Amino acid sequence: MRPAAADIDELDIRLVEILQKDSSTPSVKIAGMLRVTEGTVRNRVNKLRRLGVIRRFTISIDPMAMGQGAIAFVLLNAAPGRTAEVAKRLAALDVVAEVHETHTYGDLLLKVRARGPSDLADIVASRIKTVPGVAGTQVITVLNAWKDGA
Amino acid sequence: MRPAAADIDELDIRLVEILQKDSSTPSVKIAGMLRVTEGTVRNRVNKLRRLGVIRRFTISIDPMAMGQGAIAFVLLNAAPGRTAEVAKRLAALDVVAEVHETHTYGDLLLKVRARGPSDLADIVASRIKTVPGVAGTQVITVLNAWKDGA
DNA sequence: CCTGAAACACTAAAGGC
DNA sequence: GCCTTTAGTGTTTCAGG
Repeated sequence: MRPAAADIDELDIRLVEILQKDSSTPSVKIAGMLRVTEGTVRNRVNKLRRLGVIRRFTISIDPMAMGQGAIAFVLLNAAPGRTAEVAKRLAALDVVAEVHETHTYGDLLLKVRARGPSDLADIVASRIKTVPGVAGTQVITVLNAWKDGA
Repeated sequence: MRPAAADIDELDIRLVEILQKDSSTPSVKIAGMLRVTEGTVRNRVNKLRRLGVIRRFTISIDPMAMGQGAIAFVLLNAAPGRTAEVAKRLAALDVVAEVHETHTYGDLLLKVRARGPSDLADIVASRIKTVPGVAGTQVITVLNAWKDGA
């Protein structure tokens, strides 16, 4: 059930934008903004949830405050033919926020979150490099996050 | 008003975890899980919002379904002494999801979202390279996102 | 912490494109 | 036929005691 872009119209997009800004906005208020009734808003939200466009209602937190202040990106090489296997295992780690397959500098690009620089070094050494099929790593340490998708 | 990690206790952390999974969970239900009263839950939530630990209530969407299927990372060099200025201007662009300051490959690492590969090329050429102070760019195209913090 | 009032969410059923 | 609306019912939130 992959959601096609055709299934969502202009109203859905505006609805999603409102919910991204503040998902605690009451249905009635959203209804007023979009010039439809409250029932329509909730019907649409249910539809978007069914289609998987809206994955879940959540909160955006400050990583600093939660003791997750350090970020690093890891450029990683996998053993030939084992990229998918390695990607899946890395994705299962909670410290690994993102796993992207690429072909520019290595095979995978990871985003790693940790408490601090020393914690970060430990994670790379003992949890990432130890994954079977990992051939090599290059760490890009983040000094300052100007904009972050937390 | 930078929130110190000392201000949040075990209860806050569990509360945040519940809200990350589903922020539409009613206060009463959360109260039951945490063995506290409903008032306590809402007081805590308000406190965490005030401290900036909880930035906002939002939704997690499927980027594919919203016509944002393409991702690229851009390694960027800024003109000497202009890194902060460039970072701020890039952070203001809606297509730029993340801006990180680094010192490994260039000065900034960006995460860019777009509809497709051609759209991506256009964004880099006409919206990122044109920012004053940008000296050079290296684009890492993502072929497949195994895990993404959308 | 408890209570009551108001706002809000949800269900089912009818109407319009 | 599908989407939207409407009306009625139940739940949650929130202020004052």
